[in-house]
Amino acid sequence: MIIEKKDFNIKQILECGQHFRHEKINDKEYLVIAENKILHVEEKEEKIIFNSSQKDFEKLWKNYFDLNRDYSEIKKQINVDKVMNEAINFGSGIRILNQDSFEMLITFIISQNNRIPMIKTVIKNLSKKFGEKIDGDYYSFPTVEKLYNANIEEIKECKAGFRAKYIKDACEKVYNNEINIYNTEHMNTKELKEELIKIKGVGEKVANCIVLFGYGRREAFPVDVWVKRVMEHYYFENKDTKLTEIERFGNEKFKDLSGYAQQYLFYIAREQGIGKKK
DNA sequence: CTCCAGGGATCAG
DNA sequence: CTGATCCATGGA
Repeated sequence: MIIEKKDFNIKQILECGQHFRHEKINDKEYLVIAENKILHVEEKEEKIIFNSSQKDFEKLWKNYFDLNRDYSEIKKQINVDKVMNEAINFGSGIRILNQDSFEMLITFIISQNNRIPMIKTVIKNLSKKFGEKIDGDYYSFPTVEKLYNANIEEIKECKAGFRAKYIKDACEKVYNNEINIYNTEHMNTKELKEELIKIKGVGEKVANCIVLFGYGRREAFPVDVWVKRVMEHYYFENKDTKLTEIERFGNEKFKDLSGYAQQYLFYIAREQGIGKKK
C-alpha cells in the first residue's frame, strides 16, 4: 500500500516517545510490531510505502497511524505562538498513533523512572516470554490472561525491576474486573483516568499517557521530565514549576488538542536537549 | 565513582 | 496538604 507523504515522518512518529515496538533500519525505514503483525514501512520521495496487504492496511494500519485525521488543520489550531510554531515545524511529521489500551497500560507503568531503550527491552522481554510468536524473533504483546498468570519473579526476569509488582497489580485488577478499562466510551477522560489511577504504579502522568495513546483522548497533557523542562524554559522563565500547574497551563492553552501540542513539545525538547542540565 | 531515567508509593512534617 | 526519600537497572 502506498500513500502520499503528507504530515508523515516515520522517524518522528516512532521516536517521539509514544511507541516502543519498532526497529530502526535507517531514518526512512522501520519495522513496526502491532497486534500479531509486523509491518515494514519505508519513506520514498513523496510517498510512504506500507509493506502490507490491503486487508491489513484497512483493518489495522490505517487507523493505527491515524490516517483518517487531518494534521494540517490540527497544527494550524495549536500554532498559537512562536514556541509552538518552532516545535510544530521541527516535528512536522508527527502523528499520534492509536495503540492497544492494555498494551499502553503496561507500557507506561514500565516507563516510570526508566529510559526509553530500557522500556523497549522490558516490553520485548515480556512479549517473548508471554506473547505469541509472530515470525522470527518477533512476538505479540501478552494478553491480560497470560500476564495475570505470570508470577512476580518471572516478570522481574524481564528486567521490569520494582515495576513488576505494579504490572501484577494492573493485571489482577483488570482480569478480576475490579476496574473497567474496556467499555469506556461512556466515560469522560477524568473518569477514565480516575479508574486507571486505582492501579498501583499509575499516577497522573502515566494515566495521561495511557488515555492519550491508548484511548484516543487527545485532550490529555502528560507532563514528564522533558515536558517540564521545555515548558519551564519557554513559559515559566526557567523557574521550578509544579507538575499540576504545568498540566493546567497546557490544558488551558491547547484545550482539546493538548495531547498533540504536548507531543510536538516533547519531541523538540528531547531531540534538542532543551533545559537539560549541561 | 556518581548521577539519572516519559514517576509514584510511602513516609515525615 | 507539601516535600523528601526510596525504588531496580543500566548507561553516561
